[in-house]
Amino acid sequence: MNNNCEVCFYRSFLFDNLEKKEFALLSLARKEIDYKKGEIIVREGKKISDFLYLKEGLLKVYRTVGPRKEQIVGVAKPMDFVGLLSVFSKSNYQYSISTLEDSSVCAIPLDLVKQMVHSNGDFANTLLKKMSEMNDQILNARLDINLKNLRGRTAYILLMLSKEVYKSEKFDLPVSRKEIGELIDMRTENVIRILSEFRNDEIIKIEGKGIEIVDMERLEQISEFG
Amino acid sequence: MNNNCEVCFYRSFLFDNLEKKEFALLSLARKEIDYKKGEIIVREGKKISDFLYLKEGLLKVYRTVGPRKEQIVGVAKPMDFVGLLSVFSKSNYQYSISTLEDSSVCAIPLDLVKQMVHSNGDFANTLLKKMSEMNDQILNARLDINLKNLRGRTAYILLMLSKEVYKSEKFDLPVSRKEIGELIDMRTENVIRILSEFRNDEIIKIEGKGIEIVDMERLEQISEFG
DNA sequence: TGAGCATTATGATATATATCAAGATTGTTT
DNA sequence: AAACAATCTTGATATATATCATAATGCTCA
Repeated sequence: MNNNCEVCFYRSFLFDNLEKKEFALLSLARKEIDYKKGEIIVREGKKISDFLYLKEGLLKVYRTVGPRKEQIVGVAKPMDFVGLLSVFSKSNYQYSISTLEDSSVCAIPLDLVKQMVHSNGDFANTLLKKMSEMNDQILNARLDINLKNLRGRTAYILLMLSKEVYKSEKFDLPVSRKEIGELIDMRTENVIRILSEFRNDEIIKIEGKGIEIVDMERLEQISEFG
Repeated sequence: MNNNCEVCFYRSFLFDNLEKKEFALLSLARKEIDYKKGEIIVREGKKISDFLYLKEGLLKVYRTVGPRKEQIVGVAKPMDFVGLLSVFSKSNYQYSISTLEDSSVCAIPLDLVKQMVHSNGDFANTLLKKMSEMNDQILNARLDINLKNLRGRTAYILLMLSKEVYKSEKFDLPVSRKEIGELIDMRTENVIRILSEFRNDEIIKIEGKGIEIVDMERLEQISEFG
């Protein structure tokens, strides 16, 4: 674990424009926290005090609707923003966040971030841009998903995990079938059914949580709606 | 039409923290453009050069998917951000924007906005907050809609128009049945059918585009999923 | 170790929504 | 005003998805 933000590998993520003095403040104020898989980092409704971002691992951002239903807003991977979603507009979290894998999160006091936005114009513009990108990505994903049928959505999520998260056509699902359903608005049974279909059509191999995409092209076509 | 941003009614929307000098620059650089109902303000893919916001009227933000299908991302009312969605992350518009009513839009060169973010920390923080709010609103609306059945969605959109746009239980629909469908992911026929159901159940009155909500409570229950 | 619980799995059935069809109404162009 | 196009409307039918039921598998923990 590194204690000087100026030489941190993740610096380029957002903090390239800081000055020496600001790096010193940041290094001092920020806390790095490690979580085990399955832990809850943030609970909906709790007061926001820190600006969070993910260094290592994988998170799910979700909200609870009704007594026992959850809706997953998105999955955050390293270099993604996390608490950013409503950090600047609300004083309490709108979403809960939990870890899908062992994760390491950097927490920077929100006040310090606002102070840096205030004093460092380059940082402000970079943050604005990053935030805009993140929001785009989440919104576009939802708009895309809304257009697809269940096969298309299932293909979409497999491709997302393969290409954006694991960068490999072979990976372990970080989520249950139920959670996949919560992420792309479908019932658990249908997630399972369609994964089985894909297996029978020899588009993927399944072994428990293990997935291997064997016919990438076909999966892409299905995701594109064919 | 007012030519001095410092005394503009919409100033508080975003620009409360500017200095005299900045107001002078803004007043000089900004352009106000009037559009007739049905005009296209922004075309998907076009280069972004201005930061737009709506003074008067009503806009729809949408994207075209496939040859003849449109998906409406949201409706923007005065004081809402407009081009803001991806203004800071992309150099070309991801969405098209057209007017649902006669509208008046202020266009500020994007470079000037970035410059002000750079030089005025308060403005930067205000913008960040506003942008965050706007994105929240859009994303939450979509998440909500995804949870509802067709009746719930239809109720939701009627309530949104009544409460947030027209602030009256009696108003004219600014969109066709088809467009309502594009906004809340349903087929035109079903929009019509469910509006008729609401009429038969004496929840609303319909006269062409004219809508009057006569049983607000019931409509709210339906929207909440009852 | 095994009892209990969540997850995965598949099949049968019900339900919601889309699609197709055809007519009425409204708006637009010539 | 006539002709045409787009929108609105309703009904019948097809299709996709949810729901219900049941069982197998794997996981947790007492």
